[in-house]
Order: sequence, then C-alpha cells, then structure tokens
Amino acid sequence: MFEKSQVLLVEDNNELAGSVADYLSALGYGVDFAFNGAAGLQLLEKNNYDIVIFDVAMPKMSGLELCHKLRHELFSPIPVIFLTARDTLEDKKAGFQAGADDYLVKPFALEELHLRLQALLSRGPRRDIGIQQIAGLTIDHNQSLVNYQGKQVRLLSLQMHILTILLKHYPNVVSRQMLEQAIWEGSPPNSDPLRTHIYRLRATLEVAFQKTVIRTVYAKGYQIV
DNA sequence: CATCTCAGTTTCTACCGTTG
DNA sequence: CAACGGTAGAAACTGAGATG
Repeated sequence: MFEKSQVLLVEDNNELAGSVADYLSALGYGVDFAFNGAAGLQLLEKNNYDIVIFDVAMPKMSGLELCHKLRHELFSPIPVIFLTARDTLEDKKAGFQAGADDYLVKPFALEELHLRLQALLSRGPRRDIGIQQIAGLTIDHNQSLVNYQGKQVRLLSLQMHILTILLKHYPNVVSRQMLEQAIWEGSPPNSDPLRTHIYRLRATLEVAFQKTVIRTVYAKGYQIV
C-alpha cells in the first residue's frame, strides 16, 4: 500500500496556494497550508511532512528564513522546494544556501511542480542535515543519537529536545524558565518535571560517556560543558 | 549557625501506542 | 480487546547552597 505523501505549502498568495493545493489534493497528496513563514514553522514543529513547498517572499517570515530555521534549528531533513518570482542566480544561490533542494520560478506549470515533487520524494529525506558536532559530541537529530568518543546513546524525544536547546546556547547557561518555555510553550506543568528530565538525561549521558555533560549553575540554569 | 530556597533523586501513576 | 512496555508528569523526600 502507498502512504499518501504529506505536503506542507507555505504561500501567502491565496489564489496560487488554492490552485496548487487543489491540484496536489486531486493527485492524492495530503496538503496542509500556512499563509506566512511563522505559521509554517508552527506546523512544521507540530506535524510530520514528507516534503515542503515554500514561497520565498512572505510576510512575518520569509521562505529563506523559514528554510534556514528548518535546517539549523529543527534539524529537519525534509526536502524543500522554493517557489519564487525571482530568477536571478543570486536569488537561487540564496535559496540553496538556506537549505533548499529545488527551486521553481513563477509562473510555472503545475505539472512541473508535481514532477519535481515526485523526484524529491523518491530520494527521501536528506542525509546531510541534522548532524551536529559541538562540545565534543556528535548529535544526530534525525535518530536522536548522541556520540562521544565512539560511544553512542539514543535519547528520548523530550531529552533530545532539552539537549538541543542547551547545545543551541552552548557554551552559555540556559535558565530553567527558558527551557520550560521552550519545551511546554505557554503552559508549563505545575509540578517540576524538568527536574526529572534533566536528571534522566544526565544519567543517560553519564552512564554512556563516563563524563559530565550538563552542569548546573546555581540559580542561573544549565549549561553544556 | 539557623533558616530558607533551590536542586537532585526516587517513586508512583496516568496515558498511549503496540502487540498478541 | 486486554496486557504490556515505554514515556511523561506529580509528588514527596533528601541534600546542598545562600543569606542574614
């Protein structure tokens, strides 16, 4: 059985978004919408997609910025196609540098978009994205694996999330408040589960690597050492 | 040194997806 | 559909550091 491919379309032009979505839905894709980059990012954080289509020029957050965040903050290997009215070499270069896999200049034939989608989907997720080397650790964000001197552990998703946030701010201290905000967004739980998660994350890393990875800075927060 | 606050640890429980 | 295992959150207890 075929799984139907989930597509995220981030495009601020209603008319174009509508026609692309209708076309792709008719072909059997599952299509989600966002009308600006910020909304697109929220959907990307929440759901899983097989491929994303970004308009380059959008309010709130441009496609370039969104793509950059997708690659460097979410460490997502999802294939990305840019749609844009600009067709200079510089524009294309900026797109690929932001992490795009393909680039389609408007106006375009819907069939061409479909062909490019198929080509990218057949290649699957990118393998060069999501590997981070920092503080002596090698982190594979796609598989939630952490390596240190040849030793490897797999982390739970929430543990990985915490580690990712700490690494993002390395070598600075991240406050507990900031972590809670990042993990639970608007509604952090009443009790203090962050304690437990930090504790377990530490235990996991220290058992595996025989090394202190997370240091507590009293009343300030946590930092990677 | 007494007290308070912050952090670490452990245990229990609820929830959810998987499996037989 | 029940049993099971994995995961996350709540709560209680312990210990360490700050503060006056």
